[in-house]
Amino acid sequence: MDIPSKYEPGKAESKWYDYWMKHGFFRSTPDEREPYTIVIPPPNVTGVLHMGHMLNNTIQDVLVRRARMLGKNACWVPGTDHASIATEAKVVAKLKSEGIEKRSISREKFMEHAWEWTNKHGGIILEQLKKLGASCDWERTLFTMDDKRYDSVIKVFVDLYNKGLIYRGVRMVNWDPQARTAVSDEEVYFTEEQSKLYYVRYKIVGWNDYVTVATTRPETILGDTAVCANPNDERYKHLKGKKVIVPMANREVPFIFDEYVDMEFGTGCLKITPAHDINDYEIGQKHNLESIDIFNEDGTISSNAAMFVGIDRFSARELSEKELRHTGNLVKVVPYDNKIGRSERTHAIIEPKLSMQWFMKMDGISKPALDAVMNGDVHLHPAKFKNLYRHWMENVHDWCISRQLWWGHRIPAWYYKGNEFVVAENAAGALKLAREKSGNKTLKESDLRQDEDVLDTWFSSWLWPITSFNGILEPDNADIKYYYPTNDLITAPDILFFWVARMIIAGCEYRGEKPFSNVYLTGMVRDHQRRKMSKSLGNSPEPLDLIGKYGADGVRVGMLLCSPAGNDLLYDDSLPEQGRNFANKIWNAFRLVRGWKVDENIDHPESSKAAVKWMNEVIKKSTAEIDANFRKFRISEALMNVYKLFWDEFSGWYLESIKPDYEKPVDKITFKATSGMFDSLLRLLHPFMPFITEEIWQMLEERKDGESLMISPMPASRMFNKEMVLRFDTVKETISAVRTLRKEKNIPNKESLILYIKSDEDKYDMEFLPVIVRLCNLSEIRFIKEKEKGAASFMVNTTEFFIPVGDKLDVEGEMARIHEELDYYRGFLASVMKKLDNERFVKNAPASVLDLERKKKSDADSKIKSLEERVKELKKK
RNA sequence: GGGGGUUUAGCUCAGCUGGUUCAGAGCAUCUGCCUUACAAGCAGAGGGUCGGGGGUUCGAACCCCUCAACCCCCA
Repeated sequence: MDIPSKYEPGKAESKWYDYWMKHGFFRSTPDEREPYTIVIPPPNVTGVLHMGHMLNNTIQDVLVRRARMLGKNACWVPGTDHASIATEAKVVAKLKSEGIEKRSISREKFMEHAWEWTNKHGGIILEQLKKLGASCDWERTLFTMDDKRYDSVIKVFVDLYNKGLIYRGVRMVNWDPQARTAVSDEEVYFTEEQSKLYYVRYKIVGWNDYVTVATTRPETILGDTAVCANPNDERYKHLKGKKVIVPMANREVPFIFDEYVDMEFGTGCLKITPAHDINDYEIGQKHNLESIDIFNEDGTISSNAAMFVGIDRFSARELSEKELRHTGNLVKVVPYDNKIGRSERTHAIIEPKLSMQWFMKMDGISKPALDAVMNGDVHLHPAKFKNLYRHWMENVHDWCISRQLWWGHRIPAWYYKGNEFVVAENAAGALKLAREKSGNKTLKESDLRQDEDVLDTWFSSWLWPITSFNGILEPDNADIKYYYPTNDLITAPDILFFWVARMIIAGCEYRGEKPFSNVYLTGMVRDHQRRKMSKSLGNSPEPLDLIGKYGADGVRVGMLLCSPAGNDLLYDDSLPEQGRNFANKIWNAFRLVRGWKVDENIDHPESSKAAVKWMNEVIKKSTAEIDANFRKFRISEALMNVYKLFWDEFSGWYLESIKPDYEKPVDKITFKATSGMFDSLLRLLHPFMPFITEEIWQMLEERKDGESLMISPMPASRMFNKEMVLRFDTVKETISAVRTLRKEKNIPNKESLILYIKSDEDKYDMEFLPVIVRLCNLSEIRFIKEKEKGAASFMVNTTEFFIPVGDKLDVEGEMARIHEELDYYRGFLASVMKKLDNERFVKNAPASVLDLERKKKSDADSKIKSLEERVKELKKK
């Protein structure tokens, strides 16, 4: 058979993915096996696959495939998130491009458009995941707004309301005037921007004098209800009890004192606008000040203001400047850099705004979730995030759960008279409650008005591990009982707080149990300059192009090799390249083995026999290391284990030891052993590189339809012969030394050599000697008692070796090398002796350490002795 | 301003309870090789004051103090 020397991933990938799907290998239903469950962090319906998803989902697939091969009933639940604000923004933009304003159409009509958008785009990202090899149970695909998930969210809201954990309240929120919604603190980003600091004078009532106030927002003067100074500020003490007149508004307001004011900043005098600044709001609360909200929802000036009504906030600022200058109240304007909050979604400048919102009380309900992480019931990987988690959970704020949007789970509150409302799962239930509460039996459904707002997106995703198995609506169904709690959650640390923590809270509240045992926090994918990958920077490669170029396996390996938990991954094309090269290495090893002819009649060579014995131990050793690394979620290290196992040990040492001469057949025992090893290696590799391993596994032997590597058992971790592995390390060193010597002396590989070993034959490791003979191309081996004169020499451990090289012996070079070694060992010996001569060391160090030092001393002594003798020998020449 | 984290080779990172010849790995670099599975490869080599300073200890990359730089979160 003619196999190309380069692996071509494209065809194999679609072929095997289809095969796996056809045979339902991804499907999971409850049975008697131990479950292994992961719920996907649902990507936004509007999103397309980006590098972060690639990393995150590769890790999930590795874990799921491995669990499956370890005999567990592995279930990876896929799904998407409705992402209310992001999706609504896209739908609004799309409508706008068609000349339709959101406000001009009904809620129902808008929802139709939004569903249309969702149905069109929602599946894209999941289809892309298939290209990566994701082994999700696609029959379980969910959406945070499908019927069951929607009803679950509503049910939970009602439940929490009835428990008294949800309330309405006026709060200062981050208002996005463009999206006309409140956004959470987490959705606001700050940028350093150039602005101006305006110094404005306020007349003091009854005196012919002024105080000067510095502000960056002169338009908010219209909402001022006090002016404030620090009580310790001597400059303003005389103003105690006085009133000042707010310019433009011509309103008399009190002059008050509060420690909050920074005496160093501006004039040390602060204007207070409780409706439009969070700090002012707090001062306002403290001093019982009036709040005057001067903005409309869209950021224009409201009728509460004395002027500029209907004008946009930024135009109003310019007009204010003019007006203040005109009336002589503007003292000066200086340039000023400050941090401006912007909406993550629309990038509009955030307006702090007093607003009626729905809140959830967090302090009591979050306690079990804090404990779950602190007592190790839920493990964070890496553990360093524990501190961060604790800090957040101990200082948790109430959660603002309402959003002024249409796309999402509509708040199930119905108003029947003014602000009088009831909370129920549906209108009929609400009507019943409203009649009871109002005492008005004649109320009709049409008298009820449902709250216009929807819930924060996280208010649905915090239930995800439960709702994935319908555990809210049917708390005792077979799926939830079997799959919950899930095992591992793979996500990014930036949503540790608003997603992971809340899921733990929900899990404790609604299942009485954590939602998962392990949280693996991946890093961010950045470019090699550490910049976040983003569309706007144009520094992110297109994931599907990468898969096309390097193969899905290559990309998976590339992503994983460089990303220990919690550390950012600095993407570079060299990563998938390394993965692709590895795939090619595997491919070529397969080509070699596949190309052999087996001859039943030839003997099993001693060298192969020894190599097989050794390689089997190495596989066991690596398997144990891989297991240990997976247990600790050191996935990149586990991959490195298998990478080196295949490349260095199997390809570099084992295959080289056993491969027959060109066009010669291989013996049956060696062939069988090698095929068996190849099979084991493919199993170990499969979770990382599902496609190429399946492709090769299917060709390694005759397979029946329905057989697959992905459902074959993983090699079990067993005891391995450590001593044999160490002995072979010595063999490797010996071979390397001969290779180095050949190189130094320019002796080609084809030319065979004679090797003298200064050792008793019965003390030397004879088992692996045939491997040395083979890999070094030796024609003869002799055990000698004395040093061989006139030959090149080297030392491995404490054994000396000699190779006659005729006139190629370079006495000076040899001498220099030996002296270098002597220097090293003498220095080493000195450092050992320093310890051994130290009485306190001998007295205090444990016996094992002491023995070790003594061993070091005797080894160094004998090495030095040999080297010194060798020097003498060479001098004689 | 408060909290958390990081600092080890050119880059990205390991380094467990302080003790093996402990200063490591991968990549990159350099030097040989188109050797018959693989040049997407093979055989070798170089490269670090473990951020600085101080301390504890027989012994410190690891523990303590201090200084510095960088990153993240919250306000």
